[in-house]
Amino acid sequence: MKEFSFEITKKSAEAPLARVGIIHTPHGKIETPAFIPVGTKATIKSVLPEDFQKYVDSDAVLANTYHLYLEPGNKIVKKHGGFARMMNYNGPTFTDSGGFQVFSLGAAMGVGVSKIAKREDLANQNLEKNLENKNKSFRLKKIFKNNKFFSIDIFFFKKYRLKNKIKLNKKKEEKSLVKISEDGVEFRSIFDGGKHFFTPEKSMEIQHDLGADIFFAFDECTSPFANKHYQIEALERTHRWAKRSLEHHIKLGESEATGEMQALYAVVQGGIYEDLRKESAKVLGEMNISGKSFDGFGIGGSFTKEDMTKILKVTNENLPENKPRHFLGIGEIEDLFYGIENGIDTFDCVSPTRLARNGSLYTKDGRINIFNSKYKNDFSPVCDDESCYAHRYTKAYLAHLFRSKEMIAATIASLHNLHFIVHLVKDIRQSIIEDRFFEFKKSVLGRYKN
RNA sequence: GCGUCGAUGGUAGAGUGGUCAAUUACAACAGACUGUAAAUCUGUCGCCCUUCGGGCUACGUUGGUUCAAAUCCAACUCGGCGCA
Repeated sequence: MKEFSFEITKKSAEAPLARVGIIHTPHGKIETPAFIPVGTKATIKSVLPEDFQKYVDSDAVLANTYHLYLEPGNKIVKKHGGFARMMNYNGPTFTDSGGFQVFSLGAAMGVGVSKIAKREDLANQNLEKNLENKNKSFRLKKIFKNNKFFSIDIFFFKKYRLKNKIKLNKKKEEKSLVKISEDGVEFRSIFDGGKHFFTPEKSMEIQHDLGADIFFAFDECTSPFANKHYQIEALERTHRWAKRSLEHHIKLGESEATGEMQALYAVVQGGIYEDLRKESAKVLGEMNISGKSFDGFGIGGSFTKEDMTKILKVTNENLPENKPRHFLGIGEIEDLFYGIENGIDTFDCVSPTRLARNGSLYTKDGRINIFNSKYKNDFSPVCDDESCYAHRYTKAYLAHLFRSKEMIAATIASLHNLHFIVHLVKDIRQSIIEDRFFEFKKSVLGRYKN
């Protein structure tokens, strides 16, 4: 039985941090850099595992701890022999720690901030939403209906309404579903509102039950708009949680679900602050409990596009070179280039599959929205690449499937987007091997608009 | 032929004197989506002017009542149903 290991087979002659390697796991190897598709609830949405293996040619899958814990429950997954077995997937697997949900169900709740934030949006967006809602509910209330003497002057009424709409009907703020404490995080279930408490130890136990080859220490993903004081506080907590995660992982030993030893990655945080990222990389890189250290590192957090590259650089310069680095939740075209250039080995991202389900498709010239009316009469193939499953269908057909809400629309689109991204990363890998990374980057990004 | 009910924006279908250019849903047209609360969400959706705002034309047709009509009245046209 093969154990986890990582070997670097080539260092880029062009970009100092970029490298090519192989991650060995009990369930096969991952040739890096690699894009890891996300199957949150032990399914890549809309895609059969067999089709995924046949048409996407991906080396691994990542599932989510929080979601599988709630549904169907980690014990059920464990009885299947781990989530990979359960979903009939026989390649290498990852599970996320649940740390991202601390952010997405907490600070990010109802604010419109995601992994990649836009500074200017935060302020404006809420105001606009508020105004709309207030206006709407005013109309619904019909508060002048019973006033007989009102009937005097519509013009006046309109003026009145416009003038006052801001003060009417306070928008209900969406409440955070999480509470963070030193010991862990209290989550309210997204399904039934029930309370659940996650600690680093609990996360380790759940992930041992889920049985992925690679899993992550429990962390706190912070909002990019949190101030530095909070970022420091959260970072130190994440470090303490990482230590507890490692300790508990050692104590638990091999996964009872699979009978195999899993690889634990720590998650580097620190927001947009280079000094914090550097510190985090060093602390976690050196963390050691009776001779055992982390097998690799995830880089987490939510940040603006501008901050991403510098964060990656400083982080990867300070992490142990001989261990794999995973960029959590990132995966747009240009981000993949920046990530790999700055030392990332693996990525996971929901973007290809979510975009696909919403009718957005990757092409070499940028994303297209298959719902646009021009595609009703476009008889060119969905994908030019003959190795892509979508090659055999016309855009007009796919447009029809989406418009008529046929389920297979999502399937074809997902297979296409996954194929596109997975193969792009494979091509980037090849470009490093052949020492033409920058040339390749320029040719792809020069053409790709978005 | 008589009686009766009905005719509303691309469709379905609210509204039955003044918050009506007209609720809502669907369709249409755009946009968003980065460790998945996402097969989701947002915007536009009569015409014209540069947004706020303003102007014009509109609820089968024509005429009327009224300060005010999709809404009340009359006739007509078309349609459903019932009776001959």
